[in-house]
Order: sequence, then C-alpha cells, then structure tokens
Amino acid sequence: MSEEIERSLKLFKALSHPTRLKILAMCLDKELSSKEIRRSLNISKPLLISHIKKLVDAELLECRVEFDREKSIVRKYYKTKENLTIDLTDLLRKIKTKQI
Amino acid sequence: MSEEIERSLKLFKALSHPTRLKILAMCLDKELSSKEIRRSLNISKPLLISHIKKLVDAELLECRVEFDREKSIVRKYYKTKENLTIDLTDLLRKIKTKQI
DNA sequence: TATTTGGGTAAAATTTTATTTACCCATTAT
DNA sequence: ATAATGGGTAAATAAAATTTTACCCAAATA
Repeated sequence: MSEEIERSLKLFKALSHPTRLKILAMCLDKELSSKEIRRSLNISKPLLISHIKKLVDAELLECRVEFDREKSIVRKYYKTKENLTIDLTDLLRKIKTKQI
Repeated sequence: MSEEIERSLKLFKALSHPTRLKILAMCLDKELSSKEIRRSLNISKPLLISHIKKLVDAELLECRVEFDREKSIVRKYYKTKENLTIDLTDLLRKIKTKQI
C-alpha cells in the first residue's frame, strides 16, 4: 500500500476516538501540558500518553519540548495544528487513478 | 455523547480501512453493483457486504435499489457521494464550544 | 523518611473490528 | 438433476485497538 494511503488511514484512525477529538478540541487555541489535558479528561496517564502519541503521529497535534535548566527536566506542550481540512474526493480520485 | 460527534466518529471509522477507501474510489464516477466491486477487490461476499454497510451507514456511499419485475429480484447499485470535504477545525471548534 | 506528583514504559487484559465459515434462497448454466 | 452464481444472514474466529495494571525515575511535600 502506498505511503499516502497509509498516512490517510493513520489520520482517520486517529480521528476515530471521542477522547482524541476532545484532546484536539482542547488544544485548538492554546498549547496545553499533558497534566492540564489529563485534569479535564480524567483518564489514566498511560492512556493519555497513548492517545497523544497517535495524534502526534498522525500530524494532527504538535509537540513543543521545553528544557528547564534549573530543574533539569523536560516539559512538553501540545497544540492542535491549524487549518485542518480533508478533501476526501481528491484523496479518492488519487487512489482511483493510482496516483498514490 | 452528542449526535454530531457520533456521526463524525462513524465517518472517520468508515474511512479507516484500505478496502473501504478503495470501494469509495471505485464508485466515484459511476455506480457499481456489489458483483462488480467484488470482482475488483477479490474479497468474500460477507466481508464486502459488511464494508458496504459501514460506508452507507456513514453516508459516504449511496445505494440505489432497482426492482427487476421480469425476474422478481432486486438489484442494488452503489455510488460515492459527491463533494466530500471535512472541515476538521470547524468540527473541533464546535466540540470545544459545546455547540455539539 | 514516607508519600505524593509529573511523566513515562511494558505487558497483560479487555473490548471492538475484521474476517471466515457455514449456512439460506432463487436463478442460470451444464 | 446437479452445479455454479448472485445476494444475503448468523455465528465463530482472528486480528487490532483500547484500557488497565504494574512498574520506573526524579522532584516536591507532609
């Protein structure tokens, strides 16, 4: 299967879970730490990390890493990418004409 | 969970399978019977029927039913809906502002 | 010092999806 | 008459995704 189909499938799968849609909605306008996200969602740490991984992997969520020199720890902030539109007909036409 | 979120999830789940993307691509320009679809995909009948159900349920694929009076049988033809675009940012903003 | 908190991993358990198998019926072809 | 074809359902099985559990570490706090 082509790269582009795999990318599209990853995108659609990432969007196929209510919690992940909520995470994207939360991080629309300002970046949030996983702690802040978790407070709103009330889910376990491993579960949140797993959801976040899928969103970042699908290029829906951006991760900014900050290094706190004082405390020698890394802090991660998440923000939803902007202008997310999917032209489905275009994707399907590419699949049909074997462009991808 | 709201109706609209459930509808969106159904849409994304329907799009999360390579075979279903192929079916949509095939039925872009002309309607096809399940027989014609199956010939191209080489999958079992029950499996195709299951995929088609999900696509129709997600309102991605339209089904036209024809009744052949001579032979007393129904024939079904499938065609992908047109102008399928998903405004993800808009959906997420609705979720955020609890409009849905 | 013992415990809580933030952030994380690995693996087991659970749930959901996908796929196959075994059927059904009616029509057409051998 | 028998086999093949189109179209379908129900249930069992296989595979994939989700969620929990049990851990790890370092820093802050009671």
